[in-house]
Amino acid sequence: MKISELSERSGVSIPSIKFYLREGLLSSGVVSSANQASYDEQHLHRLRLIRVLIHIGGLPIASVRAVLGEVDSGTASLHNAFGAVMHALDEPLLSDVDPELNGVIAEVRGWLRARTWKVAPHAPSIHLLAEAVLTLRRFGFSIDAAAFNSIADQSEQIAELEVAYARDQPNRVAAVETMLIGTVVYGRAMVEIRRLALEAVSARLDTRTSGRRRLDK
Amino acid sequence: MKISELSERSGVSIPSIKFYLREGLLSSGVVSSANQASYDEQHLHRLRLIRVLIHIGGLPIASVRAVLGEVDSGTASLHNAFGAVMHALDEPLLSDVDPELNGVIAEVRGWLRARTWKVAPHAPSIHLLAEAVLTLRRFGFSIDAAAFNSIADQSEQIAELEVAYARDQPNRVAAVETMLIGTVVYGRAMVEIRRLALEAVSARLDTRTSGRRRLDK
DNA sequence: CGTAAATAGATAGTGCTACTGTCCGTATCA
DNA sequence: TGATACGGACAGTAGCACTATCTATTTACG
Repeated sequence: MKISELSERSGVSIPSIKFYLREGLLSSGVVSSANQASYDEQHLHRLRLIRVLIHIGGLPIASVRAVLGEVDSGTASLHNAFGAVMHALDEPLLSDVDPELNGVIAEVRGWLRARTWKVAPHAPSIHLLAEAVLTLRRFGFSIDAAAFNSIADQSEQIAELEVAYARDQPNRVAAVETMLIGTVVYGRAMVEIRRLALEAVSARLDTRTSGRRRLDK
Repeated sequence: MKISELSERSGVSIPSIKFYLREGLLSSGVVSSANQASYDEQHLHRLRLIRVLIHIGGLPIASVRAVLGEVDSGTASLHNAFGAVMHALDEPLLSDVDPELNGVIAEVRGWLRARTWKVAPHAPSIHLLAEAVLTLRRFGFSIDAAAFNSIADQSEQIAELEVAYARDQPNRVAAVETMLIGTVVYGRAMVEIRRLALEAVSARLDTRTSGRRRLDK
């Protein structure tokens, strides 16, 4: 397959493909002569994956490179690969030295310990979750272990299905890729379902209480 | 309060505050003379809100402006305001004319009808959810109504608490703001909890099966 | 065979976004 | 009274994800 066919079948423009090649996100095809290289189904698959990570996952090029590097590297344990991929997904933390944040981070670690959830001690999610909790509190929401646990229970159930599904893939690369797509795209789907739920519930409560209790201006 | 104090208390640099003033995200203070204006607690609050929307919510300036416009406008029903705010949250859809997507959109609408979830017919979330489902299917995931429903049940429970909490706020602006922060920040917290769950579950399954069944290379 | 089109590879340029820096003339405070 | 801060205008910057152009081949086709 030549680059023009790769472009057509993937829907990605040739200049963009060249860009991804240059950036090291996509490996070059088999060169047959000075200006000929042929690409195969794997390149097409990889190209689709790149697009998902960038456009649905919203990842910057550098993160995509890091994530794909982890997919391709032969990390010893599958779990380590999952962890590496998930940590590579996050934008680098800005390390604001908000003193209040450290307290919340400690609190989050405490929650994790209480649930016997083992995660890497410096997982970006710990930091990001603490930031979200701190922000919510500053806006008057009361967030405690109970609020955390109900979401965590639900997430755990879904995660179990997802991880099991990923681990059942025929090979390591497929397993890591499945986990990656699951994290990014399934996560996106959940966010949208949640929004639809908010809208639907809001509509239901609105008709149920209209004329009885009005908060409008 | 002068701009320097506003800057210190909010942690936002003076040039950035000026930028937000220019962009119409923040209303100017009460001008007392040609080069003096004073800001109050409301400005501080609004500034914090802007920062959350941009940095935690990842919204572009234009969306922040649209969302804040909805917060301030006296839309008749609280539910309509919620809906407007939630639709303003989304990035504009790129309208690729993928013919397969239309089928999935119809499918999503069918799911919503079956659940008796009433949402605006052109809610961006419908489109975005359909896109995510299509992507997942293209990568070999089988997504059906059952997968949809278990997440939807959970989301509905949380949404009910959130909407009730928002509606209990003392006034309309506070209610809409609460809904907004909840959607953005609470949503972010959920995403992070989900990631931690994936990592924890992956770790647990790894130690449980290591030496017995190995997927590594 | 000859010529138009496609290719790899290199480099430069674009458009967008969220700021950031600089300047000005004026006003406040020590 | 003089350093500092202010509001306002406007230009500049940094980062990102491409996109365009050029060159020197090489291939497909009539």
